[in-house]
This record gives sequence, structure tokens and C-alpha cells, in this order.
Amino acid sequence: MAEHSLPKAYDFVTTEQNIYSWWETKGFFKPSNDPQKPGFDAKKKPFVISIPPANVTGELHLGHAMFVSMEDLMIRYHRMKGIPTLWVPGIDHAGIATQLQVEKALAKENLTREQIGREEFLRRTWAWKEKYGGIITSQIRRLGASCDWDRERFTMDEGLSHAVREAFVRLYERGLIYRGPRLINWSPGLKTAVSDLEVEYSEEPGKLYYFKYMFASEEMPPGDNMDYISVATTRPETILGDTAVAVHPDDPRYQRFIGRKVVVPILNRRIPVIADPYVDREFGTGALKITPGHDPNDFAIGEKHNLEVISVLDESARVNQNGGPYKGQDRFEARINLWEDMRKAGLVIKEEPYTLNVPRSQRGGEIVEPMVSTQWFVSIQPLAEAALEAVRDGRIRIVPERFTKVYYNWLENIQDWCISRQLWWGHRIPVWHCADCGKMTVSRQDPTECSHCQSSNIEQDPDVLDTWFSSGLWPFSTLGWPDSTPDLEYFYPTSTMETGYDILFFWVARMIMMGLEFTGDIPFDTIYLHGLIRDANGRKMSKSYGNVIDPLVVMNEMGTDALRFTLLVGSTPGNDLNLSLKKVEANRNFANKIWNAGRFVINAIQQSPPKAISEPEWTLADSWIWARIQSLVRDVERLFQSYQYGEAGRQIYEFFWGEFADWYVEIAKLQLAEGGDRAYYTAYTLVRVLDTCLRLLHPFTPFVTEALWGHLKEACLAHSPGLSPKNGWENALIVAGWPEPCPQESWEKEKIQDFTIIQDIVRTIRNWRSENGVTPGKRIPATLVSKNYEDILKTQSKAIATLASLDYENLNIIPSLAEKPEDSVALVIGLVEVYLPLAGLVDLEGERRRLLKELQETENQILRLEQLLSGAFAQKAPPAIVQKERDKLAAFMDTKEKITNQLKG
RNA sequence: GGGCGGUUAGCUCAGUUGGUUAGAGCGUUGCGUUGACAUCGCAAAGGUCGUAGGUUCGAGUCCUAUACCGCCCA
Repeated sequence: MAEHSLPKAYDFVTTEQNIYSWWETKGFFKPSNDPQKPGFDAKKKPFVISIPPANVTGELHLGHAMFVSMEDLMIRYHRMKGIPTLWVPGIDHAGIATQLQVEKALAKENLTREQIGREEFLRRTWAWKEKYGGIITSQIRRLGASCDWDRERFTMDEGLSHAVREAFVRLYERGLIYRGPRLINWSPGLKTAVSDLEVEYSEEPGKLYYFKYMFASEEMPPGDNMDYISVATTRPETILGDTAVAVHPDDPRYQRFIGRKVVVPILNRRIPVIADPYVDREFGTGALKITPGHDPNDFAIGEKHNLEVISVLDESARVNQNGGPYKGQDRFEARINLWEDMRKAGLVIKEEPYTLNVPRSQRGGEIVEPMVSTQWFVSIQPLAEAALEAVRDGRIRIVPERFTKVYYNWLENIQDWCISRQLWWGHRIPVWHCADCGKMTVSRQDPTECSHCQSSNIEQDPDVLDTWFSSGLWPFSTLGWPDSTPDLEYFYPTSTMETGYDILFFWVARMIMMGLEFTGDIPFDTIYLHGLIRDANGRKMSKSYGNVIDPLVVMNEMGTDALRFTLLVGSTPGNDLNLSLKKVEANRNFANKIWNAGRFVINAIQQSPPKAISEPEWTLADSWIWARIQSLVRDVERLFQSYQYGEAGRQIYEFFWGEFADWYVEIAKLQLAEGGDRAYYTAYTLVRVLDTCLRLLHPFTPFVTEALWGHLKEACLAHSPGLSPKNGWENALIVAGWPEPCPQESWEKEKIQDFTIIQDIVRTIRNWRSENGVTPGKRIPATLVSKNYEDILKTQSKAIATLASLDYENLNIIPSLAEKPEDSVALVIGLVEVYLPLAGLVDLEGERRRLLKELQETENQILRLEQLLSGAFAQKAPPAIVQKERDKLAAFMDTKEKITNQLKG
């Protein structure tokens, strides 16, 4: 690349592609200390992240963009610090989602999976995975993800499948896995159990149905004219599965009925009236029908009272043989028909509008049915205890801290984990049922015979495991567990788990439970949770709203760096981010700003002498920018250490644009024009500051910084090697050293103060010019008066003149002035007075009003400060703070005097 | 019902050991382009930091209560 021909605007399209493949082929993504390579040092502590595996069916969305940006930032930061860094990428098999994709393809051929059989179905699914599984990883690369692709894993890999089987068998052997009928959430559409976490409750309008539960006729006590209990339900079809009616034990309305029998409508089964304090006397009629087969609360009551559990629906949620005449009807159809029949039988009392809490599947929204079903479960209690302890005792820290409470709350109330799914795509449960003795064989290797009776008449359990079962093993299975591989030995436990707070339960908690169980160690010491990304107005992105932002489109239009910077800087830990394209646009501009500042610096290198003749004499601007960048480095380090990446990014942005580009670069132009050593040392400062900024920005905006850094390095080496960093240039910015903070030096504060005065003077003059319509190009004479700062002003006269568009030939700087110059306006900036000629530009009356307004404001401040300093503040506040306020007061007094004098004149 | 978060400029949001004139981006208004950058520059207008109490010399920041919005769990 010819150094003279950097394009005028940053071209992210070609840059991104070139840079990424360069990084990858150069092996920069590999850990610098690798147990698989010679020279490995086991004593160096690595920094490790295992990626939250993306669904193999997935298309890149902003959630991916967020976690990749965040994790890549952490990885790049640690890598630049010289820490051996590993980021393990991978994808998961996404049981249901993938199976649906393949079934959809089958449907196009008019086939179902049942028709082609399990084996053929799996063959096709693997083929599908081979074809589409790489899409998501290539998209993750586009985001700049610096993961070690040689270590990429898939949850259905041989190795990870091995880990899954080992985990299952170990839990089984410890007695923590059991199989049995329990009430679970059933998806009638998918015909599988689904996780409690995958059910969402939505409020929907419905009805509350009141009806009569008639007492069994043979029990009618003489003289009691009450022949029924009225009961209300939102789901009449479940009446078919009722096995009791419950009332509150203290409810005087019903106490006398407890223990008697009532008759299930239409079916005529006899069921008892029971007493249970769970019943809410205020709700409905105060009497509750109990359907243990189709309601979780009723199931619990049923267990307590030893009630029969009747399931009245089949796996498609049609009424089964227990539903008498309604057999074969869909659950909603049966609701209507049963209610109609009850109306005919005189059992209906009334219907009321009622807001239902409908359980819907996260996937597709179908209404989930609580059903009794034989499934596999993990006894979660012992695992949960250990997982709680690991966070309680501080071995694992959650950022932001408030989520620890959420974590505790969930684990303290956790239910046994239903791990079986009635799918074909997934890890098949390693249990074989014997047709002869009926016992189960649980095995790491596929057995040929029953371990109990040696019969070969065995068949593997048809179910597969919940995808989260394999994801839970992810931090260690990806490193080779259960084998004690060099990777596992060195890289485990990993360092930080970074993910969205929405999968704290789904995934993070499970990784902790399983990590502790199987490795005896925590899987990571820090959990960093980011928020969810919403649209510009805070609405959830969804296809039906049409407000989905596609990160690929954004990257195509504005560049990856712009998107990354927006996501990283716009977010605070654990808080949702409202993403607007305007923000991305602003950050695209920032990338362009970086690029152009770089072009300027490179040009400066080329225009300056290749070496210096004497020792440096730093200008005020030089010293100021040095002091400021040191301060920035300190702040950024502090913020990174406390996970405030967004704030760190913002500060770098402000420094780069607002201080380096707006002020230092402008003054540098003058210094460069002086030529000689002045130009050389200015170029030196420009290079050092830009280099430092590029390093600080690299984790945020890796592409533009890497590209520009390469040009900078090249320019220095070609033109003035003396401008290079002390230890020379590294091979690439991605592996360049992170700027290390050093303690503040004594000169820094003063230089910053002095330069701030120059800035104030320039700003005030610009402001005045702008307000008075003096064209920016017009150079005007000026007189600067200041006893205290005469010297500084004199050395900076050229800078002040240029930045404020003053006529340098007619700029006077003097310690004091006997008399106010004729026809001029005075601006007061602290201890400095600036006189500008009116020259017919400004009307005197307007000028007088301006001064009066300023005087008023100054007097307000004096009053405020006098009150402050005469009160308790002066005694109780720290002396340094008080002194600061005293100084301010003195400055305002001075200003007041000056303004007053001017008003006199 | 329990828990958590939010409420700061027209919009979207920063503001983490409390330090005394509250910031940014976008939008609006005015002015400005032949060498780093119009993907820009220089300025301006715009805020009783949800409300009410409290702690403190000092509160956007800490405490209590409360309103509204949102999320999670049941």
C-alpha cells in the first residue's frame, strides 16, 4: 500500500475482509501460550471465554452481535495485555429448532419423519447441518470475532456426545437421575415435553364458567336442601379429569360438606369434597375443582391428599378414553360440547368474562398443556445447593451484582429438571430397556445385552436429552472433558462467562451446577451479563412489529466497527439497549474521524525532518496532550477493571475527537509549519498519542484501528524510525501492547490548567465572534491583558491567534493596561482580559447589555460562594475542596471588578 | 403476591468511592468548505435530574415513602 494514497474516507468494506483473513492466517487468534505447542509454560495464568454457542439454525441477529462484540473486547484487551488468551467458539444442535427445519424440508416432499424413519431422518439432519451449520460462524467472523477457530466445537460432536453420555451415566450412578410420571409442560404440536422456562404466560380474555357439582344422591342428608356446590373454572374440559372438589377448612359455607361425595358431570364418577387451606375463599365460589392430571397446583394438592391422577388428553391434546363420550375431540372442542351438555343437564349456573393466564410455548405460541407424562428427571436439589454456595462464598461473581439475588431466588425454588424430549435430533438417552426382565441398563458404551438378565432383547430409550443438558457441559466439554486433556488442564476453569441476562437460568446456572458436579470446580469465576437490544423506542424487536434490525445490513452499510462501537458504548451492564441507526451512523463518522486523523499524522511524519538535532523542548500543547493521554489511560484501565466498558469507550471517544483532533491537531499544524526540531517533535507527539489511542480503541473498533496502525507503523519505519515506540512496533495491533497506566507526574496538573486557560480564551473569542456575526475567516486585532499569565499567553500567541482567527500582526499581549482602548469590547476570562475592536461591528448598547448580563451572573456566583463559604461548609468540608471554592470566589471577584471598570469606561 | 430495573435536554441515553454552574449522540437554529475529515468544523437554544420526606457542610448520586412504566419469578 502506498503511503501517499490513503483514501479520503475510510473504506470499511475491503478493509474488514483483508484484515480479518490476515489476522486468522497469521494465527493471532491462537493463545500465546498453548499446551498443544512447544515452549508451553503451565504457570502463566490464561484468560478464557467459552462462547455462548449459537443455534446451528441461527441467522445472525443483534443478540449475537452484542455478545460477540462484548467478548471480543474482553479477549482483545487481555490479549494485548500479554495474557495467554483463548476464546473457544462453537454452535449447539438446537434440538427442536433444527428438527423443525428438517421436517419443513420433508414436508415439501410430502414426507413426514415417521414415514422415513429415525435413521434416515438423522442422516438428513446431519446433511442439513453440514450445509447450513457454517453460516452462523461465518457471520460471527464478520463481526471481527478473534476466536480460536481450530478449537471450534459442536454439541453433537463425537467428543461432546461422549461428554454428555458420561455426564448422564455419572448422575444416574449417583442416583440423581430418575424416570417417572410427573406433571410436565407438553407441546401438543411438537408432541414433546418442553421446559418450564420455555413457557410464557400471556393474559388473554376468556371466561369463568360457574357450574353445579351435585352431591351424590345417596348422600343427601335429610333436611338439607342444598343439593350441590357451585364451582368455577376457566377450563371446563378438565372437569373430565376432576378427582376432588376442595374447599377451605375454615369456610363456614362449606364445612359441613367436607368428606362427602359429589358427582362429576356427564361422567358420573364419584369424587370427594376435601379441605385444603390452599383454596382461596375469595376466588370464584370459594370451592375449587381439583384436576391433578392437568394443573400443576392441583397436582400438588392431589399428591398431598393422595388423589387419583386422571389424564384425559392424549399427546395431541385430544380427549382420550377417560373422557367418555368426548373421546377423540380436541381440547377446545370438548370444552364447548361438554359445557353444552352440562347446560342441557341443568348444571350450568353462569359464565363471566375473565382474564386468563394462558401458558404458551415460546416457540410458535401454541397453548402448552400441563400433562402427566413419564419423563426423565434430574434431582436438582444437591446440584443447586452447590451452585448457590459457589456464588454465596464469592468463588463466582456476577456483574452487575443485582443479578445474584435473581440467581439465588431461582435456585432456591428450583424444581427437578425434566431432561427428556420426545424428539429425534439430539443426544439419545443412554438407557436400554429389557423386554424380558423389564429392567434398565444404563451404559457409557452401547450394550448388547441386559446387564440384569443378560437378555439381548433390549431396546434403547427413544427420548433425547434437552439441548441445555449438553450446553450445561459446554465450558469443559469443549476443552476435552471427560478426558483430562492438556487443554482442560490449562484452560479450565475458564475466566468469564459473558451472555445476556435472559439466559441466566437456562444456561448459566446449569453450567455452574454441572461444572461443580463433574469437574469439582467452578466453570468460570465471573459472569458478565449484558442487556437485551430493543429498537430505538425501547420496543422488543420482532418480525410482526417489523422493527427488526439486521446486523448484517448495518455492517454492510456502516461498517462493523460502527456497529460494535455502538453496542459497546451504548450499553451499561445488565441494562437493555435501545439501538437506533442514528447512533450507528454517528459511530461510522467516528471511524472516519479516526481514519482522517491518521491520514493527517502520517502526512505530518512525511513532511517533518526524519530526525531531531537537539533534545526536545515541549510546547504547552505537547505537554498538555501528554498529560491528558496519561490521564485517559489511567481512567480507561480503572473502568475496564470494573467492567465499565461503555464508559471507557465514551471517554476515549471524547478524548480523541474533543481534545486530540479538535485542539492538539490544530495546534500541531502550526508547530509543524515551524519545521526543524519543532516539527519533528510535534510529529513524535502526534505519533505517540495516535498510537496510544489506536491501542485503546482496538478492542472496540478492531478493523479501522488495525488498518490505520499498519499505515502508521509503515510511515514511521519508512521515514523516521525514531518516531517508533520505545520497544519497536509489534507485528500487528491485535497483539500490540496495551497502554499501561503510570502514576500522575507532578507537572501534569499545571500544564492542564495552563492549557485550559488558552482553550477558554479561544472559546470565548469564538463565541463572541459568532454571536456578533463576525465572519470566521476575518482576522481581527486583539489585546490580551493579564499579569498572571502574560508569559504563557506570549508563548501561545500564535496558537491563540490561529484558533480564534485573530490578526497575529496586531495581537498585543501586555501585563496591564492603564486605560481601556477606544472603541473596543472587553471579554473577561478569569484573570485574563481580551479587548477586541468594535470597528462598527457591534452596537454599543448591545455590548452594554451583554456586560450587564455577565455582571449579574458573576454577582450571583459571588453571592452563592460567599454564602457557601460562610456556612458550615468551610469548617466541615475537606480543606482542598474548600480552597477550590475560595479560588473560584476570588476569580469571580476579579471578574466583577473588571466588568465594572469596563462599564464605567 | 414476591423480586428487580427505569423515570435526567424535543428524542435515545451516559453520569460506580456524595464535592457544589449536570453531559453526549441525534434533532432544531445560525454561521462556515481549495489541503486530515461535509461521514466535517465553529457556535446557540434546550434540563426545578418522577414526586415527597430524610441523612449530610454538600444529594442526579445514599436512606425512606410514593406514583407511573417495564422485566423476572410465582
